[in-house]
Amino acid sequence: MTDSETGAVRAAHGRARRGGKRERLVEAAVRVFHEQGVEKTTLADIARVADVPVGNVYYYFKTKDRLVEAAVQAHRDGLTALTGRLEALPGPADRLKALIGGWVEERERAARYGCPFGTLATELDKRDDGPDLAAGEVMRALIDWVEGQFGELGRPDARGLAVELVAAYQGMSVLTHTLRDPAIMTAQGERLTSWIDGIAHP
Amino acid sequence: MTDSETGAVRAAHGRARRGGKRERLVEAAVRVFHEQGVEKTTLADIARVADVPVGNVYYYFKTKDRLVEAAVQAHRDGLTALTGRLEALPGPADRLKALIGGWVEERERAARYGCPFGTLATELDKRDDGPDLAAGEVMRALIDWVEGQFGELGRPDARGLAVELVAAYQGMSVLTHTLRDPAIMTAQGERLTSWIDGIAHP
DNA sequence: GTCTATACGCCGATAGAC
DNA sequence: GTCTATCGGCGTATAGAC
Repeated sequence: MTDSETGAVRAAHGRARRGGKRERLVEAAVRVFHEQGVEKTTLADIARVADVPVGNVYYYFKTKDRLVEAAVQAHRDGLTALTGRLEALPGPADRLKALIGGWVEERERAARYGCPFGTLATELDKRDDGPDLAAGEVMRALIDWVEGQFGELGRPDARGLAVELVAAYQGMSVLTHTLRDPAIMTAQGERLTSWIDGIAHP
Repeated sequence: MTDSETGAVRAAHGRARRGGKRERLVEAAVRVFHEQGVEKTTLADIARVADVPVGNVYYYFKTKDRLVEAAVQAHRDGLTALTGRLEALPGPADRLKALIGGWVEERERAARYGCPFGTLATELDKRDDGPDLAAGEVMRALIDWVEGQFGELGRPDARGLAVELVAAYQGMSVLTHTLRDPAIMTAQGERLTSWIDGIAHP
């Protein structure tokens, strides 16, 4: 971990409090990477949004790559938090429909910038691949969780259905983004919700 | 048009033959943009692949943006050529299944670099948007053509089905790429083929 | 720990010889 | 039309004062 430790872990270690510049930098990185893409984003952009002097960034992250890793880790943490909240819902079908509902709610941002994680993963996969596997692992974690829900619904083909659902989300995000039309997200979201209903109540 | 004229049009005008450096530059741009992404790609990269001296690039394209436009136009031309070939097939269902089959055939490259056009469109949408609408228009042209096929199949919801099919392709490309697993493309391609069969022979 | 000033390299673009 | 040499700007990263 080192640079990509979560805030919780570092707080437990008792260092780097005071304003939480590190946290602000990571939040800014996630946001600006989403809006501008990784390659177009300069460290100055991130520093400005985080309200941290440019040169000071290097105290927290030795290179731009470390900031990218931290951003990926933040997405991983966000996914864990999301699925944690969804687990509180009574049944797997409701959880999946809530997941889809959350995607649709973000349709305006999706129309502007695409899926926050999908666009990042796509871009990182074209970098001088090092530990970009991390992006793949986050995507895999999402599919794994969805697979678990389909499994609870008693479907033996849970993996295939999970890939189908996540792919549908990524695909409708790409079209929503490329055509700049949030209505695509709404329409396809409704289709997926009906599809879940059809699987849950056959 | 100007810089983004097609080869055919320029040939009719009778200029820029001799080795077709312009064509080589566009081909190289399409390929390198796909493999590295637009932002990471330098004009030197493209010139090297096209076997053209770096400085000479500017005789054919005044700026890097013009090369990007030409690459988008090349995708547009490729799409026209593809649908033209598919039109030769007897029925709309066969045409759609051939379209899907072509996507699956490219699964190895998709696992490495993603969908050649989807990744480009996603990246361009985050640029200082100018005439990036062009990317959206190519995507729209694909959906339009697919819609026409579903229309021939007598489906009143042809548009929605077309969006669903293209989104499915974009989504399975993202997952295939991010997880670096061409098998996803194969499995989802078979699912889509069965889906077309179900629509064509209800 | 925090911040400023600056080194260094790379890339897009231009000037101009041939 | 073709190519070389080079400029100017920007972005990453570092040195070092406070």
